[in-house]
Amino acid sequence: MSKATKSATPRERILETASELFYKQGYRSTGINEVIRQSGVAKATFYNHFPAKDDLCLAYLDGRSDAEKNSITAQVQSKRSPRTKFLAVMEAILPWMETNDLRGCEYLNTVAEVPDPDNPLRRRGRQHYKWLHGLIMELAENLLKSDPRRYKDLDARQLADDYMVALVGSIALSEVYHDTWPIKHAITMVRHMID
Amino acid sequence: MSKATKSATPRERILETASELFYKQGYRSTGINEVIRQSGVAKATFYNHFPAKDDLCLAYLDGRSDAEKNSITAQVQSKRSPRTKFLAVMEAILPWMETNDLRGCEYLNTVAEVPDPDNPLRRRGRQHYKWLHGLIMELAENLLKSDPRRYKDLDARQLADDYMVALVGSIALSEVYHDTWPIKHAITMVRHMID
DNA sequence: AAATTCAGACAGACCTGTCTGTCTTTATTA
DNA sequence: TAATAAAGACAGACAGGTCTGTCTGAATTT
Repeated sequence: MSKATKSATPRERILETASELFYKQGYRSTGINEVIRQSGVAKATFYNHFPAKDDLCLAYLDGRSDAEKNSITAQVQSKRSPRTKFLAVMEAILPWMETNDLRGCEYLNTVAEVPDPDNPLRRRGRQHYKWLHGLIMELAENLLKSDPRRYKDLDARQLADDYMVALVGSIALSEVYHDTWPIKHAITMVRHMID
Repeated sequence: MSKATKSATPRERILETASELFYKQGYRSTGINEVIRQSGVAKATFYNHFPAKDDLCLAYLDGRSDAEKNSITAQVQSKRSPRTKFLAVMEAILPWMETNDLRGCEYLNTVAEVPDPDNPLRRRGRQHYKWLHGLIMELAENLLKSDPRRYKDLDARQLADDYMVALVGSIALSEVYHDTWPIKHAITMVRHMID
């Protein structure tokens, strides 16, 4: 038992430990025994809460998805104008990536480890990205509506797609280079799209 | 033994089989025994050529890197104008991705399976991307030089960085969505950057 | 004759998941 | 409040399989 506090319920301790290990080391590289040892839980207890390792991974992905949704929506809501709201998503990536040791996106990483596109683990990734895409689309529409004359040459859907590509590209590249320049670059890219 | 022809040398058969399996299934998901069985080679022979599994993976990455470099440079050279040369790289991604069953980039996938950024396997990814970045930079410079007046507002470095982010983003997103729209979109994006 | 390849047994570690039996906590009832 | 019942958590052995890598000795190629 290392980090997960004794006070939390066993399930919480398992999930917290696994989330950290899966994210840092990868899913397949992390064994159940390691999760059990570090979370200070009995094996039977573990299998009582998670029938199989994949279920734990699903819970991990869902947990991170929820956390990120909350974090991003909070970031967006904290801004006033449609323009700053629009930029907020991309800007939130930089500190997020830095606190995550440039380990990239958990969904992109999981996709690489799970070849079958129909695997539930991969479906979660698609779901999450579709949510994000939807949010950006919404923010783009609001932005264009806020000043139709100025943005008359822009298309919300096009803009949102550009945004997504830049966002994901910068995350993946930052992981490859192990450097934040792609994200910083993508921020100016997105700003450039609308200015 | 399935695909790799009997005529090729054992080393070639091993490498060919492994390249396919590593790419399709992932590195960690593919066992040495599977490679040996499918390439029709004795275990001792395998370890005679590759002292460890990681060495095989390095050879796999190097092989694919060389093949891609050749393919991309050929694509670029087949074009006439600086503009079409510049666009050629991005355009080459679409058929490449389609023939690869939308399994994405081998380097991005390997990065996800290898947490340590200093691992040689990850260094290869950086190397390959740096080469690609350099090529695009060169093509961008040639493009800008070809018509300085028209492109006076563009910066080659900025352009190349944009290009890279769009390229990698579209590859990663295509794998996630298991759909080619992000690549098609990125092609128009890149075209938009210079038109 | 020398080098390579063959087939496959083997070692030792690690993997997921099951099972047993004890202990602790919580809920229910007298 | 006190006794009891039920549920969950505990430690860890164990099964059955897979993993990488080593080794032997015979067959084949050069």
